[in-house]
This record gives sequence, C-alpha cells and structure tokens, in this order.
Amino acid sequence: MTTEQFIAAKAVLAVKALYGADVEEGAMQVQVTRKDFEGDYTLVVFPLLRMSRQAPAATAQAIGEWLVANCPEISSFNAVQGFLNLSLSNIWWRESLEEVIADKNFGILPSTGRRVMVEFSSPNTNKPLHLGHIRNNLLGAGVSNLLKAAGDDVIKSTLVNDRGVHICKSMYAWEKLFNGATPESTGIKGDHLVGDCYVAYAKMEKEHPEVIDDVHKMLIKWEEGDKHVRDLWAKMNGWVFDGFEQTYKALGITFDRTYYEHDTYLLGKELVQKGLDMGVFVKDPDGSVWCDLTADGLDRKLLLRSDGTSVYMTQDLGTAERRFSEYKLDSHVYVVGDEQNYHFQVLKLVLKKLGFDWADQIFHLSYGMVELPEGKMKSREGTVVDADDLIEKMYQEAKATSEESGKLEGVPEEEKEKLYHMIGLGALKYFILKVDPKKKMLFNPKESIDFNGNTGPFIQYTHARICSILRKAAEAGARAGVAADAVLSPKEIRLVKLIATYPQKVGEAAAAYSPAIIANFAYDLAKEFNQYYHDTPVLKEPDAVLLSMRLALIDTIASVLRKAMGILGVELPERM
RNA sequence: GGUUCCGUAGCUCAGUUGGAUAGAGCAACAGCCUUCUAAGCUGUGGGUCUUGGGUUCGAGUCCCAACGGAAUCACCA
Repeated sequence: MTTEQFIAAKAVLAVKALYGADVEEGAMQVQVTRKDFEGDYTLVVFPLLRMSRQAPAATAQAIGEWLVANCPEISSFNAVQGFLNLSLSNIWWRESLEEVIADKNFGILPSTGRRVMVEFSSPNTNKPLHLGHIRNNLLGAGVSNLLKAAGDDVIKSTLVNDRGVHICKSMYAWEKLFNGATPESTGIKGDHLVGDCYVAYAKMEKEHPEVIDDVHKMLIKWEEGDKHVRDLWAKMNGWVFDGFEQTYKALGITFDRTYYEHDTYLLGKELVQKGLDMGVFVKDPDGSVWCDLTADGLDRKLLLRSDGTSVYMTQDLGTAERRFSEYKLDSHVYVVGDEQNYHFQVLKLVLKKLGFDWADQIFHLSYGMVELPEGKMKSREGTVVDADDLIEKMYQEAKATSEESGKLEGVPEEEKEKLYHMIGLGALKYFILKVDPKKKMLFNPKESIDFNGNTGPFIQYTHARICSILRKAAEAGARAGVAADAVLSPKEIRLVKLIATYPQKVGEAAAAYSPAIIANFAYDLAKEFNQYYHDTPVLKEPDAVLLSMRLALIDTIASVLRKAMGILGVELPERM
C-alpha cells in the first residue's frame, strides 16, 4: 500500500465519521505536498464539500482534527483553504524505509501473465546504423526492460530487412566498382563497406539511370534462387551482420528472436485470399487486391499488386498473424518511427476486418525523428550521424573528462577502459531516453556530450559517491541498519518519500511505454541525494543509530538508482 | 486538401486521473573544495504556458476555433 492509498483510506473513514457520507477511496485526491508548504501529503477537500456542506477551510480543519486524533501515523496537519496538509510520524517513514530494504523485489511488479513481443531495431542490410537507429534500439531495449519490470513476459524481436531492390543496389555496385574488396582486405567494418557500395550505386544511377534495369534483373534472379546472386547476397549480408553485431554489442542490445525478411516476405498472401473470401477485400479488374477503408476515414489500401506480388503491408499482416499464433502473444509492441503512423493504423484496421480480435493489442510505439541543429539528417548531404562514430566519440569524451579529473588514479588500466565505455554510453543512452519517446528530439553534438546537469554521468557520479561512502564505512566496520529508535530528518523523509514512489513510476512508465518517466525519476532521486549529501555528513555522525540508518538509506538509494537506470540500460560505476 | 502529432524560460526538456506562487538542466552572472568524490552544492536574472473563446470552485492539462510547425496520404519499404 502506498502512502497516498493509506491516507485516502483514512480520509474515507473521516468523512464517514464526520458527515455520515460514503466516499470511494479512489475518489479521494491525495498528492505530495508542494515544497513551499509544511506537510508530507495533501488531501484536496474541494470534492468533499457537498458532503460537509461547509466552507473549504472549515472542512479541511475538521477532517484534519479527526485524522490526527484517530490515526497515530498522522502526526499533524495544517489547512490552507481547501488543501489539508498532513504530516506523517517518524515511525511511518522509518517503517517505509524498512519495507523497501526488506523487499528484495522492490520495483519489480507482480506478474501480469501477459506475454508481449517487442519488435525494434529492424535494420536494412544496405547501410550502417545511424543516430535514428540508436534511438530506436535504446527505446526498444528500454521498453522491453520496463515491461518486464512491470510484470510482463517479454520477447525481444527484430526483423532484418535483408532483401529487396535496395539490397541489390549495394550488390550491383560492389560487383561493378569494388574489385572484390572485402572487410578483411580493406579493413573497413562490414556494414560500412556495404554502405559505401550503396552510396557508390546512388552516384552511378545519377549518371547512368539505366542501371536500375540491371538491378531489377538482379532482384528477379534473387527471387528465382540464382546461385551466383544468392551467394553474393549471402556474402555481403554476412559482412553487414558482423558489423551490426559489433554495434549491438557496444550498445548492449540483444534479441530473443531474429526474423529475416527473406523468410517472411511471402507471408500474408493467404490472408489476402481469406479476406477476399470473407468479402472484406476487393479485387480490381487488373487483378490487384484492395481493402477499402474509406468508411474508417482512411483511403483504399493496396494489399496485392496486379502482378500478384505482395507489398509491405501484406507481409506485415502475415508476420503479425504468425507471431500471435506462434507465441500465443497477448500484445505486440512495434518500435517504429512516427513516419509510419498511418501504416500501423491501417495494419490494425485490416487485421480487425479479418476478424482478429488481438488487433487491438497491437501497440505502435511511435517515436519522433532525431534532428540535428541544422535540420534533418540527410545521407545524401553527409549529415548522418553514424552510430559507431558517435559511440566512439562518447567514449573519447568520457576518457578525456576522467583523465582530467584524475579521480581514477591507481585504477587498473583494464578497469579504466570499462569505465570510459560505461560513462560514454551512459551519457548517450540517458540523453536519448530522457526525452518523451513520441516527441521528436534535437541532437546537439555539443550538448549531448555534456556530463554535467541532467545527464547520465550525473547519476553515475551520484552512485559512485554513495559507493565511496559505503566502502569507507565498511573499512571502518560500520554497519547499515534501521534501529527502532532511529529518527529521520526532514531531508531523509523527502528521500524515503521519493524512493517509495518508484514502483508506481514503473507502473506509470510501463502504461505509457515511456522510459523517460524512469529517467526523470532517477534524476530527481540523484539530485535530492546530492543536496542531502552536501549538508549531512554520514561517516562523521557520532550517533551509531543515526550512522547505521544513514548508511542503510544511502545504500537503498544506490540500489534504487541501479534498478531505474538498469531499465534504461545504463550501468552505474562504483567509482568514477 | 484529408488524417495524425506537436507548440511551456534565449536553448534542450519536465510538469501525474484538472489543484496552491508553472519546474529542472544548459548558457550568463555571483558564491562554496585543509571536512564522506566540485562530473557536486547554493544564490541571481530569465514566462502573456502560441492566440482567442468555452467547460468549473479551479485549466499548461479537458472541449472548440485560429495561427505556426512536423509526419503521412505510392502497384516504395
């Protein structure tokens, strides 16, 4: 039970006793008291006025008196107009802290019994990953962790877009222009080499537009299973996968299930036939198949070309159907950019028309584009921020900052390297995940590598500070623990109050599919701790009871920070 | 033009089911390191929450309209 719920329950009793009226607990408005007022939680009494038939201030006063008289946990109150500010007793806060410490699964919500697949990343194998993919990957991994913490059974999946004209373009250019170059012979990372081929093709097509015919021939050969084309395709895709693997590893991204488009691109055709049989799709005289969505405020959507080949939508219908039946999914989250909002709107509608009730359980986690100060990333103008370059840059920056501070003197070189990666990556991940997913975000190369303020390294630093205190306490033989006569200061109460909201935040964030809520929570907690740290000495505290309680408190803060940042995929160092 | 999303400090962003005097960071300026890590802390300045209506005890939050911006509406993926 949260403190809000506790107070709401007591308020229900108060209203019953004072006014003889029955109010539902959920109807009670309890919120954290604003900073400038005295108290811990505030009961908003405006909604209760029609029961009390008194002025707001008088009602608040009466309820406040009743609560203090009848609830030992509520120690005092003050009423400001319709706001009843309540202070809870020290016992309440001490026990709250004890409960968090005792709860090994704090912040891990009970199982929902829901199985949900999260599809993300889903790259094309014709160019390396860039900043936009990084947002996608971090969001996908973050939301997966979040849903897991909120009690879902999560399957992380990705659909590799490994076939099609765009892939053939790279293959064609490689054959014509690259003289057998390989990642080994050139020392170029596989995905970058194939990306170079793609760029080279684009240039070639500009000068000789007719080459597109050859590329189409290549695609047809691929579909016929031509050995030469298939071998080339397998070889170049292999290079790309090796390259992606490195990038994923650097980002800490993994999948439970990888789908390849070459396996799935023919799926969905039976569904089209099914739709025709059901009479929900129509076939035009030229043989093309459509779904009419004008009644739903949308347009007609093509599902099968006149030559009988499928389009993107056809495949997506098929893969969705297969996944739901194969994994008995209760829900499916697609992490895909907001430029595809329309696509998913249509996908859900068409599935519904086919009679699949689970269509409502498809959630498109639509995120905004990452823009640069000078505007959108344009591969043609060379303004794309490459994922590998960015990760390297963050690492370099972390290294430079660390070396400048000199705080890692005496730490083994290998350990230092790990820390530089942890910090650089932490900065990048936090920078991207702290923003509400659905909003487009601006990536300023200068600001993003900042390690001060509302950043990942700020939270990592806070954690390192706590660890430092705990290390020294252990050396001195001090024990953490909450004794029955431990008294918490107002600042300590603020910290306990914040910590106690963490499970709610997890629930809220999961419901909103927003790791940003967790990021903001972690920042608030870190900031609150730093203020506390500044003016409350822990190790110098002579009172053994207080010392133990403080150690227990900061240990708990560190643990909650690790959990929250763990959802974001950010590791917290013990020193930095 | 249709649909969807967005508009909060100079910049980047928070802002719970509608609650009290709208908050952080960055940037600027002024302080704090013989004292648990200064990647920190404290303070100052900075706002017509795009605009205009409406709903009500109360609106940054909900509704309508206008203005501004973005995405999308392919026999592309």
